[in-house]
Amino acid sequence: MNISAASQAAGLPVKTVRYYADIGLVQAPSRSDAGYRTYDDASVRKLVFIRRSREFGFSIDECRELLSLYQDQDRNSAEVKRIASRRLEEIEQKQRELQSLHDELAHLVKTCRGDDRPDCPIIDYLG
Amino acid sequence: MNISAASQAAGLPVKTVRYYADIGLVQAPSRSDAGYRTYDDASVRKLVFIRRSREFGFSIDECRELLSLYQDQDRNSAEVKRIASRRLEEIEQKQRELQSLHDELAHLVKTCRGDDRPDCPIIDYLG
DNA sequence: CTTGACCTTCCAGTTACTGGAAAGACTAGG
DNA sequence: CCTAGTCTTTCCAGTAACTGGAAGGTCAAG
Repeated sequence: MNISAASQAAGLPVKTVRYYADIGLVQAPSRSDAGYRTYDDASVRKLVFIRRSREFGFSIDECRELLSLYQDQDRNSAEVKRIASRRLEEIEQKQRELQSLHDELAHLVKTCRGDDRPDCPIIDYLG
Repeated sequence: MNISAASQAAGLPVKTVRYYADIGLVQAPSRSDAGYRTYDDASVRKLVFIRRSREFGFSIDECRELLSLYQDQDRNSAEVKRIASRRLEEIEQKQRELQSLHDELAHLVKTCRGDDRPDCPIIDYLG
């Protein structure tokens, strides 16, 4: 499988697949005589795993941890749960921040007439 | 006022204040004989305006827009409202994404025993 | 044999700063 | 006047995670 087939199968851009090999996230695949990267199903599965982990907002370094646990037949689930729980807390923190941001901004937008006059509570508040 | 006094007054790191002048977000301040940047109250007010806008998640380019409206005595509030409303929609979009992410991950964390056994629903789900 | 799609490497750019080095300026104490 | 310490300057590099593009090699079809 050449890189574009693998990237299609994994649901990632070609550039990203190459990038993941460059930074050693997935080990560099073998090469054809012409120097083309050739991927197998196992590599694609790892790429999919990474894509899904990234979609969950795990950083590349967290993906690295998760991936090694994914490949480790003797892993214990405590490790994985720890990483995921930490991520969950980050999400909850972000949600709280976003909520107060939302409420404040929504209030400002609501009280702004939005006409052609120069007085604007949003600007007043920011300044 | 030297840069550190201005940065204190504005609540921004010195580096950031310098950076904002470099990228032309605030016009470059005048210099002392020795080449030190000297800030006045008006500059500090603009820096505060930017800091607060950034805290609201406006990008640097949006801050640029808002700042020019802030300085424009003839601005109409419709423009400002438009920018803020767009930002509000982005926040709401992000909130929805974060919510579904949260629910999915919370479910996984909940169903993971987190013991020393190798089977782990989080890994199963990601892989 | 040529065309076009695909592949390679390498370099630069993105966002919004942040860290650090080297060197000049200013202030207070002795 | 000297020195120590703090402040300031510029410039270069790094962060995270890619993305875009150029220059050039490869492959399959017609």
